[in-house]
Amino acid sequence: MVISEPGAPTGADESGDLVDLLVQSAFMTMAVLNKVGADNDLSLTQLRVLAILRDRRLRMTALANYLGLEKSTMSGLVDRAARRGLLERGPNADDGRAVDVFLSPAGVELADRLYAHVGRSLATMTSQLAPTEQRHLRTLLERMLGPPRA
Amino acid sequence: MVISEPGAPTGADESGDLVDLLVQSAFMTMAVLNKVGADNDLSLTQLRVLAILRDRRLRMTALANYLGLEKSTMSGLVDRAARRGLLERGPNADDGRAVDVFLSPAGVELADRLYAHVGRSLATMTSQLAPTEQRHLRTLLERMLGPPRA
DNA sequence: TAAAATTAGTTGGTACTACGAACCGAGTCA
DNA sequence: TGACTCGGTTCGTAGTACCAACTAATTTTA
Repeated sequence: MVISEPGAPTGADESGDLVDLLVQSAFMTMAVLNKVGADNDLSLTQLRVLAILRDRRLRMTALANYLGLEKSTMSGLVDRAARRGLLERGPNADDGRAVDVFLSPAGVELADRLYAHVGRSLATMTSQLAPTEQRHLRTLLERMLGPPRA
Repeated sequence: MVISEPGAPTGADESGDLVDLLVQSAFMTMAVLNKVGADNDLSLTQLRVLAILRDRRLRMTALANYLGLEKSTMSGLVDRAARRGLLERGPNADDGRAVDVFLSPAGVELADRLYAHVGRSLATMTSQLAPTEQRHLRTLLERMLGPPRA
């Protein structure tokens, strides 16, 4: 079920239940991110671009890989963001073909604001849990997401 | 940080950390759903439509509300899915203006297949955890997502 | 080292997502 | 009945994302 969020008596599955909850929390999280983006006239993807470049300078292809998108898609994405003065293109020191992308001062400022905004918005979800539970959840998510570590 | 997934030394935040993990798991989950959709020539939204209609017959507006989209967006979405024979429009018994949407047999068949597919794909994430931990995570997510319940 | 192959990005074309505004037809209410 | 509201569709626009074709720079290789 799910992928649908509300209603629908979620029965008492066994293993499928966790998957459902995962999907549900993903949609809820994405809805929040989407909202934050929309409030600032940014698509989810553009939000991600800003987040990724917050502490990095990357070439187009690297950025596309992070996002799992085609380079041609990146061109347009970067075009539009650059037109808005959020980021800039620059030459890459090592490779004459490559194009580096990095945030403009305005972009940095916005990215910081967004980051805080997202934190506050998602806190309404996490604050449903007691501090102990939060720590617990963190541990479990860490384990689930980061097996390559070690 | 995050919204960026890999790399980036995730420091040792306190409260922000959980938010980051939540976002990270959301992106990972969405990537899986996206992939499943793409494998079947469906956008994420279309996937959701199928999932929602799996056990329901809804009018356009209700469907739009579930998805958080405009009615005009729904029209196009339903058009395309109907053109592919996945769902059908029908009259609503109670209101002559309303249009009901429901899955065609082919749609039901596909939806079932997708559901199983999603389950299998996401199991690679959840299986990182021991059964006890999975149960634990389920409990925590339930609490985080469903406070309105009682 | 010159030609061939590869790689980085851009451009152009297409399909889809999503929105808002304008628009009909079916209900409601006065 | 006439005014109003509600449910959907249509239209126009902007953005996302893909693939294929293309240019320029780099690397291979012969």
